[in-house]
Amino acid sequence: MRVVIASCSVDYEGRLTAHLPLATRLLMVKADGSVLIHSDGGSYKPLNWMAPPCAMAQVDPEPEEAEEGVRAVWVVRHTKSDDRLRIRLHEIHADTSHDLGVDPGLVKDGVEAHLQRLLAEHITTLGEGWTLSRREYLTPIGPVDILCKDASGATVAVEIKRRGDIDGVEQLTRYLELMNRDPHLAPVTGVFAAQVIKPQARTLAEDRGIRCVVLDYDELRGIDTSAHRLF
Amino acid sequence: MRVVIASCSVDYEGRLTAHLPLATRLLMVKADGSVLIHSDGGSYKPLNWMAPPCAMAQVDPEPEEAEEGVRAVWVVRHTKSDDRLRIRLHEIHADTSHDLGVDPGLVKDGVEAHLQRLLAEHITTLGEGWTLSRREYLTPIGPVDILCKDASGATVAVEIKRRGDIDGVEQLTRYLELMNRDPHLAPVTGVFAAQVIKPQARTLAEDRGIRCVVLDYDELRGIDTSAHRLF
DNA sequence: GTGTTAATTTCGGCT
DNA sequence: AGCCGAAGTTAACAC
Repeated sequence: MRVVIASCSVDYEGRLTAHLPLATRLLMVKADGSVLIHSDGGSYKPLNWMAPPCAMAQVDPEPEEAEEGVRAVWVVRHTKSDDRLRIRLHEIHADTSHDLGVDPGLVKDGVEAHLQRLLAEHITTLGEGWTLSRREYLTPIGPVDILCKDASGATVAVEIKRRGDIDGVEQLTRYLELMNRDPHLAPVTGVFAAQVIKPQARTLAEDRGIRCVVLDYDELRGIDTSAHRLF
Repeated sequence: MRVVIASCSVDYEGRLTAHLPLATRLLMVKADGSVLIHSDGGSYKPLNWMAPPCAMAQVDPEPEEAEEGVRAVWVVRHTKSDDRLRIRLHEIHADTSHDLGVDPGLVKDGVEAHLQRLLAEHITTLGEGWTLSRREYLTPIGPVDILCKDASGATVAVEIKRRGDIDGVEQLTRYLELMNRDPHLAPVTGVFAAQVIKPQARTLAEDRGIRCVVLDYDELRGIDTSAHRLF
Protein backbone atom coordinates (compact mmCIF):
# COMPACT_ATOMS: atom_id res chain seq x y z
CA MET A 1 0.00 0.00 0.00
CA ARG A 2 1.21 3.45 -0.95
CA VAL A 3 0.24 6.43 1.19
CA VAL A 4 0.77 9.96 -0.07
CA ILE A 5 -0.01 13.19 1.73
CA ALA A 6 -0.24 15.99 -0.79
CA SER A 7 -2.10 19.07 -1.87
CA CYS A 8 -4.06 18.09 -4.96
CA SER A 9 -7.05 18.74 -7.15
CA VAL A 10 -9.10 15.90 -8.60
CA ASP A 11 -11.53 15.39 -11.47
CA TYR A 12 -13.75 12.37 -11.86
CA GLU A 13 -15.66 11.38 -14.96
CA GLY A 14 -17.81 8.31 -15.14
CA ARG A 15 -21.29 7.73 -13.82
CA LEU A 16 -21.21 11.39 -12.92
CA THR A 17 -18.80 14.30 -13.20
CA ALA A 18 -17.19 15.61 -10.02
CA HIS A 19 -14.41 18.00 -9.07
CA LEU A 20 -12.30 18.48 -5.94
CA PRO A 21 -10.65 21.90 -5.56
CA LEU A 22 -7.02 22.18 -4.48
CA ALA A 23 -6.46 21.13 -0.85
CA THR A 24 -4.21 18.88 1.23
CA ARG A 25 -5.45 15.29 1.39
CA LEU A 26 -4.42 11.68 1.98
CA LEU A 27 -4.11 9.51 -1.13
CA MET A 28 -4.16 5.74 -0.65
CA VAL A 29 -3.14 3.40 -3.47
CA LYS A 30 -3.97 -0.18 -2.62
CA ALA A 31 -2.29 -3.33 -3.87
CA ASP A 32 -5.14 -4.00 -6.32
CA GLY A 33 -4.61 -0.56 -7.90
CA SER A 34 -7.64 1.07 -6.30
CA VAL A 35 -7.22 4.67 -5.16
CA LEU A 36 -8.85 6.47 -2.22
CA ILE A 37 -8.76 10.22 -1.58
CA HIS A 38 -9.52 11.12 2.03
CA SER A 39 -9.98 14.42 3.80
CA ASP A 40 -9.42 14.90 7.54
CA GLY A 41 -13.10 14.52 8.40
CA GLY A 42 -16.39 13.07 7.32
CA SER A 43 -16.87 9.37 7.78
CA TYR A 44 -15.41 6.34 6.12
CA LYS A 45 -16.40 7.32 2.61
CA PRO A 46 -13.57 8.97 0.69
CA LEU A 47 -14.12 12.30 -1.09
CA ASN A 48 -13.33 10.50 -4.31
CA TRP A 49 -11.99 7.12 -5.33
CA MET A 50 -11.53 4.50 -8.03
CA ALA A 51 -12.73 0.97 -7.39
CA PRO A 52 -10.80 -2.07 -8.62
CA PRO A 53 -10.09 -3.35 -11.17
CA CYS A 54 -8.24 -0.26 -12.29
CA ALA A 55 -4.78 0.98 -13.24
CA MET A 56 -2.90 4.14 -12.34
CA ALA A 57 -0.46 5.88 -14.71
CA GLN A 58 1.69 8.87 -13.88
CA VAL A 59 1.72 11.32 -16.80
CA ASP A 60 3.43 14.67 -17.42
CA PRO A 61 1.49 17.78 -16.40
CA GLU A 62 0.07 19.85 -19.27
CA PRO A 63 1.94 23.16 -19.71
CA GLU A 64 -0.99 25.04 -18.13
CA GLU A 65 -1.01 22.64 -15.21
CA ALA A 66 2.76 23.01 -14.72
CA GLU A 67 2.32 26.78 -14.60
CA GLU A 68 -0.27 26.38 -11.86
CA GLY A 69 2.25 24.43 -9.80
CA VAL A 70 1.28 20.87 -10.65
CA ARG A 71 4.27 18.57 -10.01
CA ALA A 72 2.73 15.29 -11.08
CA VAL A 73 -0.48 13.96 -12.59
CA TRP A 74 -2.02 10.58 -11.89
CA VAL A 75 -4.55 9.22 -14.32
CA VAL A 76 -6.52 6.30 -12.91
CA ARG A 77 -8.73 4.30 -15.26
CA HIS A 78 -11.22 1.62 -14.47
CA THR A 79 -10.47 -1.55 -16.42
CA LYS A 80 -14.07 -2.50 -17.28
CA SER A 81 -16.07 0.74 -17.43
CA ASP A 82 -14.72 4.05 -18.73
CA ASP A 83 -14.65 5.70 -15.31
CA ARG A 84 -11.54 7.81 -14.89
CA LEU A 85 -9.85 9.98 -12.31
CA ARG A 86 -7.31 12.75 -12.89
CA ILE A 87 -5.32 13.68 -9.79
CA ARG A 88 -3.07 16.75 -10.02
CA LEU A 89 -0.45 16.69 -7.28
CA HIS A 90 0.99 20.02 -6.18
CA GLU A 91 3.05 19.82 -3.00
CA ILE A 92 3.89 16.32 -1.81
CA HIS A 93 4.39 16.16 1.96
CA ALA A 94 4.91 12.43 2.32
CA ASP A 95 5.08 9.37 0.07
CA THR A 96 5.56 5.96 1.68
CA SER A 97 4.88 2.35 0.75
CA HIS A 98 4.25 -0.65 2.96
CA ASP A 99 3.75 -4.34 2.37
CA LEU A 100 0.62 -5.32 4.27
CA GLY A 101 -0.04 -8.80 2.94
CA VAL A 102 -3.45 -10.38 2.52
CA ASP A 103 -6.01 -9.66 5.20
CA PRO A 104 -7.76 -12.57 6.96
CA GLY A 105 -10.99 -10.54 6.90
CA LEU A 106 -13.75 -9.60 9.28
CA VAL A 107 -15.75 -12.00 11.40
CA LYS A 108 -19.28 -10.72 12.04
CA ASP A 109 -22.04 -11.63 14.47
CA GLY A 110 -25.49 -10.23 15.03
CA VAL A 111 -26.86 -9.41 11.58
CA GLU A 112 -30.21 -10.26 9.98
CA ALA A 113 -29.28 -13.90 9.48
CA HIS A 114 -28.86 -14.22 13.27
CA LEU A 115 -32.21 -12.57 13.93
CA GLN A 116 -33.79 -15.06 11.56
CA ARG A 117 -32.14 -18.04 13.22
CA LEU A 118 -33.08 -16.79 16.67
CA LEU A 119 -36.70 -16.13 15.73
CA ALA A 120 -36.94 -19.55 14.07
CA GLU A 121 -35.65 -21.13 17.28
CA HIS A 122 -38.11 -19.16 19.38
CA ILE A 123 -41.06 -19.05 16.98
CA THR A 124 -43.49 -18.96 19.91
CA THR A 125 -42.37 -15.37 20.38
CA LEU A 126 -45.00 -14.72 17.69
CA GLY A 127 -47.71 -16.58 19.54
CA GLU A 128 -48.49 -19.48 21.85
CA GLY A 129 -48.70 -22.79 19.97
CA TRP A 130 -47.02 -21.52 16.76
CA THR A 131 -44.76 -23.97 14.91
CA LEU A 132 -41.93 -23.52 12.43
CA SER A 133 -42.45 -24.94 8.92
CA ARG A 134 -39.47 -23.70 6.87
CA ARG A 135 -36.70 -21.11 6.84
CA GLU A 136 -35.79 -19.45 3.52
CA TYR A 137 -38.81 -20.93 1.77
CA LEU A 138 -38.04 -20.44 -1.91
CA THR A 139 -40.59 -18.87 -4.24
CA PRO A 140 -40.06 -17.86 -7.88
CA ILE A 141 -39.67 -14.23 -6.79
CA GLY A 142 -37.37 -14.78 -3.83
CA PRO A 143 -37.04 -16.50 -0.46
CA VAL A 144 -39.58 -16.06 2.33
CA ASP A 145 -37.59 -15.67 5.55
CA ILE A 146 -39.79 -17.90 7.71
CA LEU A 147 -42.87 -19.98 6.95
CA CYS A 148 -44.76 -21.17 10.04
CA LYS A 149 -48.19 -22.13 11.32
CA ASP A 150 -50.20 -20.37 14.01
CA ALA A 151 -52.06 -22.13 16.83
CA SER A 152 -55.00 -22.85 14.51
CA GLY A 153 -52.70 -24.41 11.89
CA ALA A 154 -53.01 -21.55 9.40
CA THR A 155 -49.91 -20.74 7.34
CA VAL A 156 -48.02 -17.52 8.13
CA ALA A 157 -45.19 -15.92 6.13
CA VAL A 158 -42.71 -13.89 8.18
CA GLU A 159 -40.44 -11.22 6.75
CA ILE A 160 -37.56 -10.23 9.01
CA LYS A 161 -35.64 -6.96 8.85
CA ARG A 162 -33.19 -5.23 11.11
CA ARG A 163 -34.97 -1.99 10.27
CA GLY A 164 -38.56 -2.30 9.09
CA ASP A 165 -38.98 -0.03 6.09
CA ILE A 166 -41.59 0.33 3.38
CA ASP A 167 -39.49 -1.85 1.06
CA GLY A 168 -39.82 -4.81 3.39
CA VAL A 169 -43.60 -4.49 3.44
CA GLU A 170 -43.66 -4.44 -0.38
CA GLN A 171 -41.44 -7.51 -0.45
CA LEU A 172 -43.70 -9.43 1.95
CA THR A 173 -46.79 -8.25 0.02
CA ARG A 174 -45.39 -9.74 -3.20
CA TYR A 175 -44.72 -13.06 -1.47
CA LEU A 176 -48.22 -13.14 0.04
CA GLU A 177 -49.88 -12.34 -3.29
CA LEU A 178 -47.98 -15.16 -4.95
CA MET A 179 -48.55 -17.73 -2.22
CA ASN A 180 -52.23 -16.93 -1.93
CA ARG A 181 -52.63 -17.77 -5.60
CA ASP A 182 -51.39 -21.30 -4.80
CA PRO A 183 -54.36 -23.41 -3.63
CA HIS A 184 -51.97 -25.74 -1.75
CA LEU A 185 -50.77 -22.88 0.44
CA ALA A 186 -53.65 -20.37 0.63
CA PRO A 187 -54.74 -18.79 2.83
CA VAL A 188 -51.41 -17.30 3.98
CA THR A 189 -51.24 -14.33 6.33
CA GLY A 190 -48.19 -12.12 6.95
CA VAL A 191 -46.03 -11.01 9.85
CA PHE A 192 -43.54 -8.17 9.45
CA ALA A 193 -40.87 -8.56 12.15
CA ALA A 194 -38.05 -6.06 12.75
CA GLN A 195 -35.96 -4.51 15.51
CA VAL A 196 -37.38 -1.12 14.54
CA ILE A 197 -40.50 -0.52 12.43
CA LYS A 198 -40.84 2.87 10.73
CA PRO A 199 -44.27 4.52 11.10
CA GLN A 200 -44.89 4.62 7.34
CA ALA A 201 -44.03 0.94 7.03
CA ARG A 202 -46.32 0.06 9.92
CA THR A 203 -49.19 2.03 8.41
CA LEU A 204 -48.76 0.37 5.02
CA ALA A 205 -48.44 -3.09 6.56
CA GLU A 206 -51.49 -2.79 8.80
CA ASP A 207 -53.48 -1.31 5.93
CA ARG A 208 -52.76 -4.55 4.09
CA GLY A 209 -53.65 -6.76 7.03
CA ILE A 210 -50.03 -7.58 7.85
CA ARG A 211 -49.20 -7.85 11.54
CA CYS A 212 -46.15 -5.94 12.81
CA VAL A 213 -43.87 -7.37 15.49
CA VAL A 214 -40.93 -5.55 17.07
CA LEU A 215 -38.05 -7.92 17.88
CA ASP A 216 -35.72 -7.56 20.85
CA TYR A 217 -32.37 -9.08 19.86
CA ASP A 218 -31.02 -9.41 23.38
CA GLU A 219 -34.27 -10.94 24.59
CA LEU A 220 -34.26 -13.47 21.74
CA ARG A 221 -30.62 -14.26 22.36
CA GLY A 222 -31.38 -15.02 25.99
CA ILE A 223 -29.26 -14.52 29.02
CA ASP A 224 -25.83 -15.43 27.63
CA THR A 225 -24.80 -11.77 27.29
CA SER A 226 -22.48 -11.81 30.30
CA ALA A 227 -19.57 -13.69 28.71
CA HIS A 228 -16.62 -12.22 26.80
CA ARG A 229 -16.52 -8.69 28.16
CA LEU A 230 -13.88 -6.81 26.18
CA PHE A 231 -14.65 -3.30 27.37
CA MET B 1 -4.66 13.32 10.53
CA ARG B 2 -2.69 10.51 12.08
CA VAL B 3 -1.66 7.56 9.95
CA VAL B 4 -0.33 4.39 11.55
CA ILE B 5 0.85 1.24 9.82
CA ALA B 6 0.80 -1.62 12.30
CA SER B 7 -0.04 -5.23 12.87
CA CYS B 8 -3.16 -5.27 14.99
CA SER B 9 -6.28 -7.14 16.01
CA VAL B 10 -9.60 -5.38 16.46
CA ASP B 11 -12.89 -6.02 18.23
CA TYR B 12 -16.07 -4.06 17.62
CA GLU B 13 -19.15 -4.08 19.76
CA GLY B 14 -22.20 -2.05 18.97
CA ARG B 15 -24.93 -2.70 16.47
CA LEU B 16 -23.19 -6.00 15.93
CA THR B 17 -20.14 -7.82 17.21
CA ALA B 18 -17.14 -8.17 14.91
CA HIS B 19 -13.53 -9.31 15.16
CA LEU B 20 -10.43 -8.76 13.04
CA PRO B 21 -7.62 -11.29 13.52
CA LEU B 22 -4.01 -10.12 13.80
CA ALA B 23 -2.64 -8.68 10.53
CA THR B 24 -0.82 -5.62 9.23
CA ARG B 25 -3.16 -2.75 8.38
CA LEU B 26 -3.42 1.00 7.95
CA LEU B 27 -5.06 2.93 10.79
CA MET B 28 -6.33 6.41 10.07
CA VAL B 29 -7.33 8.76 12.89
CA LYS B 30 -9.08 11.83 11.56
CA ALA B 31 -9.28 15.29 13.09
CA ASP B 32 -12.83 14.64 14.32
CA GLY B 33 -11.65 11.56 16.22
CA SER B 34 -13.07 9.03 13.78
CA VAL B 35 -10.97 5.93 13.12
CA LEU B 36 -10.66 3.86 9.94
CA ILE B 37 -8.95 0.48 9.64
CA HIS B 38 -7.98 -0.36 6.07
CA SER B 39 -6.53 -3.45 4.48
CA ASP B 40 -4.54 -3.43 1.23
CA GLY B 41 -7.54 -4.40 -0.90
CA GLY B 42 -11.27 -4.34 -1.23
CA SER B 43 -12.75 -1.03 -2.09
CA TYR B 44 -13.30 2.17 -0.20
CA LYS B 45 -15.06 0.60 2.76
CA PRO B 46 -12.74 0.01 5.71
CA LEU B 47 -12.58 -3.38 7.42
CA ASN B 48 -13.71 -1.66 10.57
CA TRP B 49 -14.23 1.89 11.75
CA MET B 50 -15.76 4.27 14.24
CA ALA B 51 -17.87 7.13 12.98
CA PRO B 52 -17.75 10.59 14.55
CA PRO B 53 -18.50 11.89 17.09
CA CYS B 54 -16.15 9.65 19.03
CA ALA B 55 -13.07 9.71 21.23
CA MET B 56 -9.96 7.55 21.29
CA ALA B 57 -8.05 6.69 24.48
CA GLN B 58 -4.81 4.77 24.69
CA VAL B 59 -4.90 2.32 27.60
CA ASP B 60 -2.41 -0.19 29.01
CA PRO B 61 -2.56 -3.72 27.62
CA GLU B 62 -4.01 -6.36 29.93
CA PRO B 63 -1.34 -8.78 31.24
CA GLU B 64 -2.59 -11.49 28.85
CA GLU B 65 -2.48 -9.07 25.95
CA ALA B 66 1.06 -7.98 26.85
CA GLU B 67 2.12 -11.62 26.85
CA GLU B 68 0.72 -12.02 23.35
CA GLY B 69 2.91 -9.14 22.18
CA VAL B 70 0.44 -6.26 22.38
CA ARG B 71 2.38 -2.98 22.66
CA ALA B 72 -0.54 -0.57 22.90
CA VAL B 73 -4.32 -0.67 23.08
CA TRP B 74 -6.65 1.95 21.63
CA VAL B 75 -10.20 2.10 22.91
CA VAL B 76 -12.48 4.16 20.69
CA ARG B 77 -15.94 5.02 21.99
CA HIS B 78 -18.79 6.64 20.17
CA THR B 79 -19.99 9.74 22.03
CA LYS B 80 -23.75 9.19 21.52
CA SER B 81 -24.31 5.44 21.19
CA ASP B 82 -22.38 2.76 23.09
CA ASP B 83 -20.51 1.52 20.04
CA ARG B 84 -16.91 0.74 20.90
CA LEU B 85 -13.75 -0.46 19.25
CA ARG B 86 -10.74 -2.10 20.86
CA ILE B 87 -7.61 -2.01 18.74
CA ARG B 88 -4.61 -4.02 19.96
CA LEU B 89 -1.40 -2.80 18.34
CA HIS B 90 1.45 -5.25 18.05
CA GLU B 91 4.28 -4.09 15.78
CA ILE B 92 4.12 -0.45 14.72
CA HIS B 93 5.82 0.14 11.36
CA ALA B 94 4.98 3.82 10.95
CA ASP B 95 3.21 6.55 12.90
CA THR B 96 2.91 10.01 11.33
CA SER B 97 0.64 13.03 11.71
CA HIS B 98 -0.24 15.73 9.20
CA ASP B 99 -2.24 18.93 9.33
CA LEU B 100 -4.62 18.80 6.37
CA GLY B 101 -6.93 21.70 7.13
CA VAL B 102 -10.60 21.85 6.24
CA ASP B 103 -11.60 20.40 2.88
CA PRO B 104 -13.56 22.56 0.41
CA GLY B 105 -15.58 19.47 -0.56
CA LEU B 106 -16.80 17.74 -3.67
CA VAL B 107 -18.68 19.37 -6.54
CA LYS B 108 -21.05 16.96 -8.29
CA ASP B 109 -22.87 16.99 -11.60
CA GLY B 110 -25.14 14.51 -13.36
CA VAL B 111 -27.32 12.83 -10.75
CA GLU B 112 -31.05 12.17 -10.59
CA ALA B 113 -31.96 15.82 -9.92
CA HIS B 114 -30.28 16.80 -13.20
CA LEU B 115 -32.10 14.09 -15.12
CA GLN B 116 -35.36 15.34 -13.68
CA ARG B 117 -34.66 18.97 -14.62
CA LEU B 118 -33.56 18.00 -18.12
CA LEU B 119 -36.58 15.78 -18.75
CA ALA B 120 -38.92 18.50 -17.44
CA GLU B 121 -37.31 20.95 -19.87
CA HIS B 122 -37.64 18.50 -22.76
CA ILE B 123 -40.91 16.80 -21.82
CA THR B 124 -41.71 16.21 -25.49
CA THR B 125 -39.04 13.52 -25.34
CA LEU B 126 -41.91 11.41 -23.99
CA GLY B 127 -44.21 12.28 -26.88
CA GLU B 128 -45.19 14.95 -29.38
CA GLY B 129 -47.57 17.50 -27.87
CA TRP B 130 -46.90 16.52 -24.21
CA THR B 131 -46.88 19.35 -21.64
CA LEU B 132 -45.36 19.71 -18.17
CA SER B 133 -47.78 20.20 -15.26
CA ARG B 134 -45.65 19.99 -12.09
CA ARG B 135 -42.28 18.82 -10.81
CA GLU B 136 -42.14 17.18 -7.37
CA TYR B 137 -45.91 16.95 -7.12
CA LEU B 138 -46.54 16.21 -3.44
CA THR B 139 -48.78 13.34 -2.37
CA PRO B 140 -49.32 12.01 1.20
CA ILE B 141 -46.97 9.11 0.45
CA GLY B 142 -44.22 11.09 -1.24
CA PRO B 143 -43.43 13.36 -4.20
CA VAL B 144 -44.16 12.36 -7.80
CA ASP B 145 -41.12 13.36 -9.87
CA ILE B 146 -43.02 14.80 -12.82
CA LEU B 147 -46.71 15.26 -13.51
CA CYS B 148 -47.56 16.05 -17.14
CA LYS B 149 -50.25 15.70 -19.81
CA ASP B 150 -50.03 13.71 -23.01
CA ALA B 151 -51.20 14.97 -26.41
CA SER B 152 -54.81 14.03 -25.58
CA GLY B 153 -54.69 15.96 -22.30
CA ALA B 154 -54.64 12.87 -20.07
CA THR B 155 -52.59 13.08 -16.87
CA VAL B 156 -49.34 11.12 -16.69
CA ALA B 157 -47.13 10.53 -13.63
CA VAL B 158 -43.42 10.08 -14.38
CA GLU B 159 -40.97 8.39 -12.02
CA ILE B 160 -37.31 9.07 -12.83
CA LYS B 161 -34.36 6.95 -11.76
CA ARG B 162 -30.79 6.80 -12.80
CA ARG B 163 -31.10 3.04 -12.72
CA GLY B 164 -34.58 1.63 -13.11
CA ASP B 165 -35.08 -1.06 -10.49
CA ILE B 166 -38.09 -2.93 -9.15
CA ASP B 167 -38.27 -0.50 -6.22
CA GLY B 168 -38.93 2.41 -8.57
CA VAL B 169 -41.80 0.53 -10.21
CA GLU B 170 -43.32 -0.19 -6.79
CA GLN B 171 -42.96 3.47 -5.85
CA LEU B 172 -44.70 4.65 -9.03
CA THR B 173 -47.39 2.00 -8.58
CA ARG B 174 -48.20 3.37 -5.11
CA TYR B 175 -48.48 6.91 -6.49
CA LEU B 176 -50.72 5.77 -9.33
CA GLU B 177 -53.00 3.81 -7.00
CA LEU B 178 -53.37 6.83 -4.77
CA MET B 179 -53.90 9.36 -7.53
CA ASN B 180 -56.41 7.17 -9.35
CA ARG B 181 -58.52 7.15 -6.19
CA ASP B 182 -58.79 10.96 -6.50
CA PRO B 183 -61.65 11.84 -8.90
CA HIS B 184 -60.00 15.22 -9.64
CA LEU B 185 -56.91 13.49 -11.04
CA ALA B 186 -58.06 10.10 -12.37
CA PRO B 187 -57.36 8.60 -14.79
CA VAL B 188 -53.58 8.85 -14.37
CA THR B 189 -51.20 6.64 -16.33
CA GLY B 190 -47.53 6.04 -15.53
CA VAL B 191 -44.16 6.40 -17.22
CA PHE B 192 -41.05 4.83 -15.72
CA ALA B 193 -38.00 6.72 -17.04
CA ALA B 194 -34.40 5.77 -16.34
CA GLN B 195 -30.95 5.69 -17.93
CA VAL B 196 -30.97 1.91 -17.54
CA ILE B 197 -34.02 -0.26 -16.88
CA LYS B 198 -33.48 -3.71 -15.40
CA PRO B 199 -35.33 -6.55 -17.18
CA GLN B 200 -37.29 -7.51 -14.05
CA ALA B 201 -38.34 -3.92 -13.48
CA ARG B 202 -39.44 -3.60 -17.12
CA THR B 203 -41.46 -6.79 -16.92
CA LEU B 204 -43.19 -5.69 -13.72
CA ALA B 205 -43.87 -2.19 -15.06
CA GLU B 206 -45.29 -3.35 -18.39
CA ASP B 207 -47.38 -5.98 -16.63
CA ARG B 208 -48.95 -3.09 -14.71
CA GLY B 209 -49.51 -1.00 -17.83
CA ILE B 210 -46.65 1.37 -17.02
CA ARG B 211 -44.65 2.57 -20.02
CA CYS B 212 -40.86 2.30 -19.79
CA VAL B 213 -38.60 4.96 -21.31
CA VAL B 214 -34.80 4.80 -21.43
CA LEU B 215 -33.22 8.25 -21.03
CA ASP B 216 -30.06 9.35 -22.79
CA TYR B 217 -28.35 11.91 -20.57
CA ASP B 218 -26.09 13.35 -23.27
CA GLU B 219 -28.99 13.56 -25.73
CA LEU B 220 -31.14 15.40 -23.15
CA ARG B 221 -28.27 17.71 -22.30
CA GLY B 222 -27.83 18.64 -25.96
CA ILE B 223 -24.68 18.99 -27.99
CA ASP B 224 -22.46 20.82 -25.46
CA THR B 225 -20.45 17.69 -24.67
CA SER B 226 -17.35 18.72 -26.60
CA ALA B 227 -15.97 21.27 -24.12
CA HIS B 228 -13.64 20.62 -21.17
CA ARG B 229 -11.90 17.41 -22.19
CA LEU B 230 -9.79 16.37 -19.22
CA PHE B 231 -8.81 12.89 -20.35
C1' DG C 1 -21.14 -14.44 -13.71
C1' DT C 2 -25.50 -12.37 -12.89
C1' DG C 3 -28.99 -10.88 -10.02
C1' DT C 4 -30.99 -9.91 -5.42
C1' DT C 5 -30.78 -8.25 -0.73
C1' DA C 6 -28.49 -6.37 3.39
C1' DA C 7 -25.45 -2.69 5.47
C1' DT C 8 -22.01 -0.74 11.96
C1' DT C 9 -24.28 1.65 5.17
C1' DT C 10 -23.24 7.25 4.23
C1' DC C 11 -25.14 11.41 2.33
C1' DG C 12 -28.22 14.95 1.04
C1' DG C 13 -32.74 17.17 1.05
C1' DC C 14 -36.74 18.46 3.14
C1' DT C 15 -40.30 18.85 7.02
C1' DA D 1 -33.61 17.04 14.66
C1' DG D 2 -35.96 13.36 12.33
C1' DC D 3 -37.59 11.11 8.22
C1' DC D 4 -37.03 9.59 3.53
C1' DG D 5 -34.77 8.41 -0.67
C1' DA D 6 -30.40 8.13 -3.48
C1' DA D 7 -25.61 6.47 -3.92
C1' DG D 8 -19.92 6.51 -8.75
C1' DT D 9 -23.23 3.03 -3.05
C1' DT D 10 -20.27 -1.74 -1.37
C1' DA D 11 -20.65 -6.51 0.14
C1' DA D 12 -22.59 -11.03 0.77
C1' DC D 13 -25.22 -14.72 -1.05
C1' DA D 14 -28.13 -17.45 -4.21
C1' DC D 15 -28.90 -19.19 -8.77
